[in-house]
Amino acid sequence: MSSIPAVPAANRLLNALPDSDRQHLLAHCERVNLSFAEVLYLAGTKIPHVYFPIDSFISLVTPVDGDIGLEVGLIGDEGILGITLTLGVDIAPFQALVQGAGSALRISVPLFLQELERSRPLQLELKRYLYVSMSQLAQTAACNRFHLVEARLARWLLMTHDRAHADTFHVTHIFLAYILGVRRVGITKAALSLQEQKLISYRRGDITVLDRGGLEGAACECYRTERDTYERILGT
Amino acid sequence: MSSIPAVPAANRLLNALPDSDRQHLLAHCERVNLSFAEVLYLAGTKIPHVYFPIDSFISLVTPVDGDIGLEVGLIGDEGILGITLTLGVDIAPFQALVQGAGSALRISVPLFLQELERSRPLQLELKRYLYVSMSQLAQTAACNRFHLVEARLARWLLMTHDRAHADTFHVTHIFLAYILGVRRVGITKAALSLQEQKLISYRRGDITVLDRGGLEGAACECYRTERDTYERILGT
DNA sequence: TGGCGTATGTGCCCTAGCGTACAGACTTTA
DNA sequence: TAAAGTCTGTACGCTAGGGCACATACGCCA
Repeated sequence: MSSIPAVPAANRLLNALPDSDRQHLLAHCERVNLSFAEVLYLAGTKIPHVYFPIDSFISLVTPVDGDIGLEVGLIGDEGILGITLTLGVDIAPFQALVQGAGSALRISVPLFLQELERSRPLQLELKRYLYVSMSQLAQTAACNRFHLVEARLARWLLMTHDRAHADTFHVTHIFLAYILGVRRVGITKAALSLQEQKLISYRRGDITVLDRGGLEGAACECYRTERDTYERILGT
Repeated sequence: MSSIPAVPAANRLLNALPDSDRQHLLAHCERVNLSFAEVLYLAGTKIPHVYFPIDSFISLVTPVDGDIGLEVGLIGDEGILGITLTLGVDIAPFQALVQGAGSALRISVPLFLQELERSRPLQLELKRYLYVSMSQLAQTAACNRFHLVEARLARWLLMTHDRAHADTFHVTHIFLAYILGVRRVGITKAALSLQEQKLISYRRGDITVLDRGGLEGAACECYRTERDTYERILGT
C-alpha cells in the first residue's frame, strides 16, 4: 500500500522534476528498506537496481589492493545510486554499501532506462548530478592527499549529518577507518579529539553531533567547497 | 592548408566515430599547437574551447588551499578536453594545463554542442569516455592515498609515455611535485631511485624511458587497472 | 552472574614524507 | 666569459600516521 509514496517524493533529485515526469517515474518505483552495511553493488559487476535514497545513505567505495578501500562518494536524498547507467554502461565502477539504514526508492534497470529515454528533465537533472559527483570525487582525492585525519573525519561527519536527517547515527571506528583509508586507531584518536572539543559524543558506534558549527570549523574547507558546488549546479 | 588533417584524424576517440560523423566534426575543427605549461582552462571559469589532443597531452589539476594542486586526470590522443559540456555544464571543474607540447584539434563550444546534438555516435563515445574518466579519477584518489611516491611516479611516467608517443619528454621535478602533490625533493629521490635501476634517465627536465617493462614492475597496480578499464569500455 | 563477542583506548617503535636550507651543475644571456 | 637564472642533489630535524600488541569497557545471552 505504501509502496508508492505520496507526492512529492522525499528525494530531492526527484523533487526537482516536473510533476508529470516524477509521477511517471514513481509509478515504477518501490519503496525498500536498506539495512546497515548491506552491499548494493559490487565493483565491476552488473548494476541490479537503481536507488533514490530517502532517509538512508550509501557510500561508494573503490577497492584497492584486494582488502582495503576508500570512499569516493556519499549518496543521500540529494542523489541517486546507479548514475553510470546514464552513460550507457551497466557495470558498477564502485562498491556501494549502505552507510545509514533507512528507506529508498528502487527501480529496475530496464524501467529506469525507459523512463530516462522518455523524460528530458530527468536526463538534464542526472547530467548535472553527474557533474557534481565528478567534482566531489576530485575534491575527495585532494582532501585524502593533503588534509589531516581529524579534519577529514569532521568533514565526513558533516556530510553524513546532512544526509542522515538526525543528530545521531550509527558508525563504528573500524568502519570509518575503512571509509577514510586510515587505521582504526587513527579514527579513535581523531574522534577523541573531537569529543574533547565537545563537538561530538560517541558511544559504541552511536555518534551524535553536538556542535555543528564547531564541527564545520574543525573540518577542512573541502566540506564548504562541496556544498558550494552542489548549490551552484543543482541548487534551485 | 594543413588546418584540417587527413582522414582519419590522429585522435583515437574521433577515429572510433563513423566516417561521416567524424568528417562533419573535423570540418569545424582547427589544428592548433599547444605549448608546454600553457593553461587551457581555469577551474570554475567558462570553458572556451574543446580540444582533441593528437600528440600533445593535458593534465587536469584540482586546486587545493590556494597554491598547491593535484592531478586528477591526464588527457592524450585517447580523449577529449571539455567533456563536461556533454553534461550541460560549461564551467570547467578543473584546471587544464598542457603537460606535453604538441598539436591538438580545437573546436568552439557552440559548434561542438551543435555536432554533439547531431551525432549519436559522438554522444555514445563521449559517454563511455566519461565513465572511464570517472573510474580513473577514483583510481587516482586511492593511489594518492595508499601508494608510495616512487610507485606513483612510475605510474605517471607510464601514463605519459603512452600519450607522448616518444621515449623522451620534458617535465621538471618541480612540475612533477605539483602534479603528484608531493615535495620537489620527494620527486628527486624517487627519480634517482628509478634512474639507479636503469629504468629511466634524467637530464634537466628531459626524461627518457629506458626500460618500459621494468617501469611497469616499479609502478603500482593502478596503471594496469586503468588500462584494463580503458580497454574494457573503450577498446575496439 | 558469568562468559563471550564487539567496540574503544593506550603504548611503543618505525617510516614516509614534510619543511627548510643550501650546494652544485647546467644554460642562457649580457 | 662572466653573471644570473634554472634545475637537481644533499642534509637534518620533525611529524603524521602505520604496524602491532594488549588492555579495558560495554552489552548480550546463556
